[in-house]
Order: sequence, then C-alpha cells, then structure tokens
Amino acid sequence: MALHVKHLPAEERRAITVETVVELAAEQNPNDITTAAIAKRMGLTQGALFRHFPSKSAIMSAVMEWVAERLLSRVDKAVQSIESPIAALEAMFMAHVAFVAEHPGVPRMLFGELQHAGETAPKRMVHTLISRYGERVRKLIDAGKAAGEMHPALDTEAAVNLFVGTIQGLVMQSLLAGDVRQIGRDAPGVFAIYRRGIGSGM
Amino acid sequence: MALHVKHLPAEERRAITVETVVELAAEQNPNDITTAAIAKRMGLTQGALFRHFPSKSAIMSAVMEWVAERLLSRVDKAVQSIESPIAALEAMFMAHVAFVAEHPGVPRMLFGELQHAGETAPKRMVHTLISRYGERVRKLIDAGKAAGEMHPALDTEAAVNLFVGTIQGLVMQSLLAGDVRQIGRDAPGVFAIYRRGIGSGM
DNA sequence: ATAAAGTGAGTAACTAATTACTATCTTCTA
DNA sequence: TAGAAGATAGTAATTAGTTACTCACTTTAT
Repeated sequence: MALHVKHLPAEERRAITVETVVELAAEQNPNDITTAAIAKRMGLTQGALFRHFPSKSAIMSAVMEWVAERLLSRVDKAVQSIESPIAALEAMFMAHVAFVAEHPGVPRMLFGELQHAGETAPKRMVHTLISRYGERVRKLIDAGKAAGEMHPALDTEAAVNLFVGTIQGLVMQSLLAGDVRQIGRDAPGVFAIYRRGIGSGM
Repeated sequence: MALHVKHLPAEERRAITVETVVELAAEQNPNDITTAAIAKRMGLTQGALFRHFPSKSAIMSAVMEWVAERLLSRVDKAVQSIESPIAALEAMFMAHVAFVAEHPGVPRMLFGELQHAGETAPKRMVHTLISRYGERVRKLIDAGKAAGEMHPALDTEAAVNLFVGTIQGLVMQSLLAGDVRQIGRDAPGVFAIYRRGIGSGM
C-alpha cells in the first residue's frame, strides 16, 4: 500500500486515480462513484482531482483506456503460441475470466458506460474495446472452421456473440451471488457447453 | 394513448407510473430516471407521484413486480403444451427474447438494480425473479436429460447459467448496436449453438 | 359536501467544477 | 553550493445545478 503519499508527480497521481476508480467499482455501483469518493479513498481533497483531469468524464476515459490495454494484452498473451484455435479460444476465455475475477468492477463499469445516453467519450472507448475484442474471437473461430476443429456451418457472428455473452452471464451470476470467486469455479463447465456447441464433434 | 388524463383512481395511476418507468428505461440509463422525468412524461407534477408511492424505491419495486409477473407468465405460456423439453426451452428462449424486444429497458433495469450497494427492496425482488426463472430452466434441462434429448453428463447448473447468459449477451449486443430489433434477428443463430452444446447429439 | 387527486413552491442534501491561497519540489544562478 | 525564482501539487471554501421528498392549498369526481 502506498498509503496516501502526497505531492506525487502528475503522471503517477493520474495512474493512482485510475486504479482507485477500478477498486471502487468493485465495491459499489460504478455510476454512483463520485469525485468526492475517489478523492477520499486517495487521501486527497476533491478539488485536487481536477488538477490532473479536466472533468470526471476524462477520469472515466482514462479508466477505460487502462481496462482496454490490460484486458487485450492479457488475452493476447494467453492466446499466443497456442496452435489449436479451439484451445486458444479456451485460453482466451479463461484469461478473460481471471481478469474479471481480479477486477470485478470492470464489467460493471463497461456496462454502465454503455447505458449512458448520447455519445460520451468513455462510451466510445468501450465500443472500440469490444470491437477489437470481437475481432480476436472472430479470427480464432474462422481459423477453427478452416482447421476443421469447428462446425463448418457455424454462424461466426452468433458464435462471437455467444462467446462474449457467456462471460457476461458468468459476471451476472457472480454479481447475484455477491461472490467474485464463483466466476472462476463456474467458468469451465460453462465453456465446456460452448465448446461442444461450436465444435466439429470430433 | 391515454394522453394525460388527470384525476385517475390511485390504482390506475400506479399502473401508469410503472408503465411509464418501463418506457423511460428503454430510452435512457435507468439509473438516471428521476421522479421529475417520470412525472413529466405522465403529464403530472413531481409531487403528485408521492401521493401514490412513499418513495422512489417503492416505485422501482412496483416496476420489478410488474416485470416479474409479465415475464414469468409469458415464458410459462410459451412452454405449456410443448412436450419436448428442448423444444420447450427454445420456446422459452424466444418468448424471453420477444419480451425484451418489446421492453428493451427491462434487462437494463434488472442489471442496474443488481449493481446497487447494500440490500435494497427492488434488488431483492430481482434476486427472487432470477431464482424463479432459473428453476424453470433447470426443470426443463433435467427433463431433457431424462428424456435423452440432452447430453446425459451435462452440467445442469452451467447449462442454466449459460441460458441466462446467452440472453444477456444478446441484450448487450443490441445495446452496443443501439438497435433493439437486432436481438430478434440474432437470437435463432445463438440459440442454435446453445442447443448443440447441450443436446444429446441425436 | 367530502374525500381523493393534483398543484406548485418550497427544502435539505448532494453533485461536479472553480478559485484564491498555500505547501512542496526543481532548477538555475551567483 | 547556497538560496532565490519558478513550477507543480494540494487545500478549503464556494459555486450553480440537481435530486428526492414535503406540505399547505386547490381542483375534481362521486
């Protein structure tokens, strides 16, 4: 714990702010995170935040950037050097689940941003993230069909949709249970069904 | 349209209030629905709402009750008189999807309520709804295994989880696209994969 | 006539953002 | 190598705006 060191360089302070928001989102409704709550957790006054960010929306944008970078690099790392597309897909699934288990506030923030009316900056970033994420899944599924590992008549878009939805469902279940660790326990069984649904049956 | 008739009996006014909230939730972030916005849409002043509900939370509770009743009766009606468990499951899926397409704000409200910290009344009602919903799915899956329509080693809990998550995923995709009708188009393809995942392969 | 339904002007609490001021680091000069 | 000068970071009080909720009064239906 960096227990509330004051007078940090701006860049470091911005990084801590982002991490604090991710932390808070795990504990409460992301929409209810106030600048006062963020500052309090950091041991700063509320006004100090605005020395480093022009607006609250800018804070959320920085958080979304953090999420996009970390999540995509995690799944990319998990997938690399796995030849079998279906095995890669499973590794991607598990890496994503592990990331969410570590940062339970993340999916809630993403969903929360999507619900905002109009075209906010953080909302656009969530769009970009999900689109980039979908590309990776799509690529693996197409490769799987080509390699004969997946059902040849498989509807790729539906499979991509279900891949993301499956994780979304796990998140919702753990939200219901109020227990983050549940997601790790349930993931293998759920993926097994998905795998069977898209597989070539060999 | 009942275009803003005033001096309605209390029960009717409460019903209209609930429908108005469901309507508003389709257009904006459910968390941002204010009592002023509800009243405005109904052609009333804000204070009038509190003649019929003791608090905003009570309004949301009434909405959740409305959702639970309508959704469960819809899926029950869809399932009845279908013998094949897997066909019944598909009918349930499609009925749910149709319900969501008619009331796009509903899943957003449910998710939104789940995110609230602590134990609010509407949150508890969402818990109950999902638990009752899960029972129905579980029953069909168990029946399907008994009838040999579904894979005998199928993990029932995982299958239930994925059933709900699949719909959740469709909802998120339509939220992303900003087009509610998309959910109806994508549903069959997604369910086909799910069906293959749980089926006995015959 | 009277009870129920609605009005409209309030309130206190909370929100993001601003500002004048202070504390602390960094750098450059004498 | 002092130490002054400037830059950076944080404070504390305040702002305008929004929120759920209240209440004395008025309107309406039966």
